[in-house]
Amino acid sequence: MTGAAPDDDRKIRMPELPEVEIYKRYVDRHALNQKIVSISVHDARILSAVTGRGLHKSLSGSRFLETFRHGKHLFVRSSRPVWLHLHFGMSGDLAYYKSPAATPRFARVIFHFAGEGHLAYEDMRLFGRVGLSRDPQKTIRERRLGVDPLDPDFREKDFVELMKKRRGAIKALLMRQDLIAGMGNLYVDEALFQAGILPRRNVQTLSDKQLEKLFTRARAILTSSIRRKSQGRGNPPGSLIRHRAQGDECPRCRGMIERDVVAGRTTYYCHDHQG
DNA sequence: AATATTGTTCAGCA
DNA sequence: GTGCTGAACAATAT
Repeated sequence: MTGAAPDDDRKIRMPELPEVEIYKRYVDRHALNQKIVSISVHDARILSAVTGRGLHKSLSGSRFLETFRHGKHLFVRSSRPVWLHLHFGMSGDLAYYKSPAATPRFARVIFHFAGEGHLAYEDMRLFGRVGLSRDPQKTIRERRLGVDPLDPDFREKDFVELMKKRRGAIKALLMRQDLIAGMGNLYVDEALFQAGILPRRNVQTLSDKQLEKLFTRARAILTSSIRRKSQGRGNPPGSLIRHRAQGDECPRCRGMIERDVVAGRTTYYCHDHQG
């Protein structure tokens, strides 16, 4: 989907909330209101609770009408009473193209539109899922997804209340999709970096003010990432995402970036200004 | 050729 | 119930 990616994003393109929001806009721009003439499943392992035949029967002949994102999940409403449900795992992506010669190498499911358009769901590592949902809100409940951090009804004080009920490392909590849906390893590290909080800090040792700041920073990072990506730009100078390497200089102080495993994931942080 | 990587889920343990 | 760790999944880069 992404054409010429900025240098700093070449290796880092995990589908977290901002990336999925970009996928949503990509579908909005390219794939709505066209008749789906057929669907080809190149690898059925990507399908969730549906067969290739079932997908074809449900959606062929219909059109995609609108999209809805919750956390890292994308729902696409069909002109029939069913939604396409996409999760992008670690390497999922979308590609809309005209010539069959442009079919992506790792295309797993392809929607063929009347005319000459094709929308491919591609996923090299097959950790993503393609399925159907009769009711996205119901699917969100069943999957036990927490609130979307960009939901305007979810305020700083709600975040503080949510976190104060918990114990354990703040990073582990921010990663949990059943509490807050949408943040992954990279954006959690970035938010903690910008809020000056070490990933291992126990949530119970953080003040209300620190938690508020953390959420404010997290939300600002997510929205600015969406804005920058939609403009074809990469991550801003001074962001940790551009310095995810042990021994790099901290982009905001004289410290060094350190690497560790927190909440089971490789974690980068600056021990000088994160406390 | 072995290792690290990455999101999600789940089993096992304190 | 809660939190933590490690495994499993797939495929690639180093």
